[in-house]
Amino acid sequence: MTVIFSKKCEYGLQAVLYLAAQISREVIPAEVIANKLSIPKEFVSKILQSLTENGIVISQKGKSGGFAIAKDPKKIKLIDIVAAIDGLSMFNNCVMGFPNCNPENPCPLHDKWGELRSKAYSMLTDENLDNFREKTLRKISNL
Amino acid sequence: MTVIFSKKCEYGLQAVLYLAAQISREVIPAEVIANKLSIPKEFVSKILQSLTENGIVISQKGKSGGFAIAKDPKKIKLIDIVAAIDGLSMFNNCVMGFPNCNPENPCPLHDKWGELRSKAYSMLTDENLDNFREKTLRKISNL
DNA sequence: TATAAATCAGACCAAAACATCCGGTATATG
DNA sequence: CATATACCGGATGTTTTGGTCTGATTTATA
Repeated sequence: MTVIFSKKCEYGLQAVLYLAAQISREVIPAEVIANKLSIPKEFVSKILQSLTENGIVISQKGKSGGFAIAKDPKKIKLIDIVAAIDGLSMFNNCVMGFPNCNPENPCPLHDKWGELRSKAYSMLTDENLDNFREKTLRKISNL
Repeated sequence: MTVIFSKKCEYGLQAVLYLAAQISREVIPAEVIANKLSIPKEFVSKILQSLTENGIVISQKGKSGGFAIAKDPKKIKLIDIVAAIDGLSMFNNCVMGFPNCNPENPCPLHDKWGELRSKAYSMLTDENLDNFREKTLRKISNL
């Protein structure tokens, strides 16, 4: 079972965080990213490819090509990556899978989960990728 | 993507909540439960079968057989069902999938997620199934 | 005691998630 | 301009999850 994000999304978050933490904006090949994060190269490559369509990363083809963050990390939030990969349905669906879970027709956990869910949302929206730079570098250097 | 629980677990939670909310302790056939909750009969049947092994529900075979809650709903918590079906790994794993995510080597979301996760845990442990009776009945009557 | 209605075990099937492979194309660099 | 190296698109393979089916067994009850 996944915690809350799919593996694809987890890898996407890791990879984008990694790219956003770089000092230089030079592209990095998928293979280097994959090795650094110990995740399958082909897979992370596909994920980053799809993120180019969302304007989160850019890619450069050909020799010494690779991926880089597309814009100022101050302007990207974790929720952007989650939205691009897993979508935002987890912020709308009932935690127990009941249909039509809403304030008029709540499941037994509706209120408590609603509160946690909105805090989870804040966790992904309150800070931008630049705010995570230090922590990302520290984590990555210990992988 | 799942919210946090697998479909199996979601259905298990719904079914057990339903059984625990009954006034009588008489067994209810899987088909009735499935119809009431609009979930596949064969599937919920399998899930309840597996929960008999954990002592959460009991089953009666043969004509007019079915499933019922195994013990006093005051003595069962939602976490028991989650633990029996999905396990508790989501309470130990990194939300972004980083390896060795711990206070010495935290991911960028470690602290925030840790807090949310422990609140999610409380949500599943603070109350027993009897506490959810009213809410369950109200929800189920509107399905 | 025959029958109908249920669980149970295990095989089976389908779909989604996870992951790899290949052939094409772009491009930096020698 | 040749070559090596990278992304890209699409097909393919694998594993896990979600769901169904069948046949055996159990058991209440007519």
